[in-house]
Amino acid sequence: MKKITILDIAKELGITFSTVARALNDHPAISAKTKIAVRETAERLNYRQNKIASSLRSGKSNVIGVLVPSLQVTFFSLVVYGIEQVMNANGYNILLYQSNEKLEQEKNGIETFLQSRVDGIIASISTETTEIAHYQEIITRKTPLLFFDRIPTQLNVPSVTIDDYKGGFIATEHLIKQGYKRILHITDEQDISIFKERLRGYMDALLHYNLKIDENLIIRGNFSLAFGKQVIQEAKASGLNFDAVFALEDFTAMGVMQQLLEYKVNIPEEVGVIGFANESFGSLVTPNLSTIDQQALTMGREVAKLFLKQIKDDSLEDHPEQIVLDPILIVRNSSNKKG
Amino acid sequence: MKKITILDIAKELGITFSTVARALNDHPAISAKTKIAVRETAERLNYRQNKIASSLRSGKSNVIGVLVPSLQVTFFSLVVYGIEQVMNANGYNILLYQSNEKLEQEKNGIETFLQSRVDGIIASISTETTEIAHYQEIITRKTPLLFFDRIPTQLNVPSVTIDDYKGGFIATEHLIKQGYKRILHITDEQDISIFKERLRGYMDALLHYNLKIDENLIIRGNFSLAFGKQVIQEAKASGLNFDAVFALEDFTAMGVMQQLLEYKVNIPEEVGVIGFANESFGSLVTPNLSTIDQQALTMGREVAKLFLKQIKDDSLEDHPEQIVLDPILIVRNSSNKKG
DNA sequence: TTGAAAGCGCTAACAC
DNA sequence: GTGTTAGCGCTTTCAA
Repeated sequence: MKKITILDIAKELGITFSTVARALNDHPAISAKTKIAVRETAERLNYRQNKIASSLRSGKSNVIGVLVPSLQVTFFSLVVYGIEQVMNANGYNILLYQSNEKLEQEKNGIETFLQSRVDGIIASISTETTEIAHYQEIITRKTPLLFFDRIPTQLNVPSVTIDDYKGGFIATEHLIKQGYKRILHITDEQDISIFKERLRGYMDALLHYNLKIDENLIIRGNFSLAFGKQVIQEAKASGLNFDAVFALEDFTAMGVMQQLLEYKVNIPEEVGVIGFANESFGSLVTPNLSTIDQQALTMGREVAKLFLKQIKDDSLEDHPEQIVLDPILIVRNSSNKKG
Repeated sequence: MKKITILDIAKELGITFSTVARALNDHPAISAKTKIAVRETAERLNYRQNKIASSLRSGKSNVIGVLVPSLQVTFFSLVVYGIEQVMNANGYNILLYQSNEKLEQEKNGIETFLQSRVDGIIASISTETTEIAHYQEIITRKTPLLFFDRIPTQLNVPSVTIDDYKGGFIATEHLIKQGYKRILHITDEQDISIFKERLRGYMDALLHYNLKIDENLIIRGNFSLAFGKQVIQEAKASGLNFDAVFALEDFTAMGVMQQLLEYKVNIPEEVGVIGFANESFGSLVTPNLSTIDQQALTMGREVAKLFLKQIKDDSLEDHPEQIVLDPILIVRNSSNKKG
């Protein structure tokens, strides 16, 4: 089957291919009659624009690169869901790349995006990412760049995040208001800004309510379910005194709950538990897990909208807008001592 | 900043741009010395290949379109995760499109893929999709097309699915072997092939183990958690006699469990429960939910591998390979009467 | 082993 | 309102 180009349509109608091109692009200078004839012929010949040729010539691909750590994480797949919906409705397509939390793959992704001449890049960095030269490169090439959730602190670019500090604060505040006094916090041992912020919120909430910060109650590790269990086991072994746990993630909180239940500790009467992320299982487990919602879907839509705003008005580039969404406290049974 | 092309590299070195192109593509006829010089210069000038130009000329984009109903559904995001991983490792990139279960958007997605001259399309159809003209068009244009999970029955193309019939059979068989005799099955009232298959598996398992099919035990509705609850409420109201439930989805099964627990019915002693899909919450709820795993990740990887196989050997196109994955029975507490 | 030259299908400046 | 023309940056055939 021969490939149909605008030249074929032009020959059919005895006009030139540039007229055809203009007609198809709804150029104002073309007569209605010609437009109709061209469209009818295009339809009949089963013509389909070649976006590659169009992109090469015009310098616009209408594709934006979206880089995420992993679609296995519900949060990221929801953000991508939101981004794709909005961008798609605005004539953009999504080139997807996963870093799998590897710096090397993240660099490859950026490289691919650059070679593919995407019209913009929306990214959330991997946990491994410390150097940011590959992002600097994007800026140098004047390709619009936005971050969401996990952002490199050294860069002054538009972003959408949630206020992790506030999330940490309201989670801790909630526990305090429920009457808990010795609140254990599990955080990540790596220097990841979102986790550091949650920790900072935790500490400020304690101070704000005149509780003192006890370094023994700050446990550094990772956010796996297994680590949550381990923390409780070790706390028991060492005789650590605590009456609530604020875990950096729901999975960690889940491990905490499982181990507490195994030790026949009553939740929330003896120990209160709150997680972070509002994973879908939280409302289904027993007891239900209190948590902080991160507004994944909103974040996806907002970052897409911010992108569209950015390219419409690039005078904004000197003052990159940094949207910070409010985390939402979700109180369920695991921390609801007062009922 | 001026854009660097192979012409710039050529000028730097006093050779022609076609030699540069060959050097960069590791053409065998180019001397090692030239290759090294070219690469060094490319690096120094910060050259980056323009994939758009390359695609236009070569007719290959190294992009494949992936069309899914919605990334909000964990199953699909896991499949995409698997596809992206494998394709990425093989030099392909993913153009992502969501149909949101709408036929119109599905058509738009296919149209975009065709215009973008993707090297292949991997799709899972929307629940609305009945006509398939838009897929016929892909085949006509000789663009490789593969389906996974939800496939149009009228088309003879490569696909990867799981055996839903077998899933229904082994779920039911498991309940029977645990000693349950009056097994209630919740299915969808719409004619969706995967659900019909699960129902067929359920019925055949009953027959195979000499239990008779009782139409009163087959409840038609939807797979929401709320419907699961409703079924148990109505069963109680009508005095329906049953000792196990096989629900078409985990969320439905969850509703069933919640309502049973509310009625103080012991799970699994009095009533056994099994779901379908292996949602992440299944292992975290109390009691743990038995289920059928759909191998989402494997499905993604397999469909990607099948795609690669297909394009390597297009003689296969006359006998499209249709891979059917085995569902996996996951026994947890909710159905484990015998321990 | 390298160079010359054509052209992929389109957009857009300029001409009439 | 439509035609002419020149590329976008690369791959690839043919020639030397």
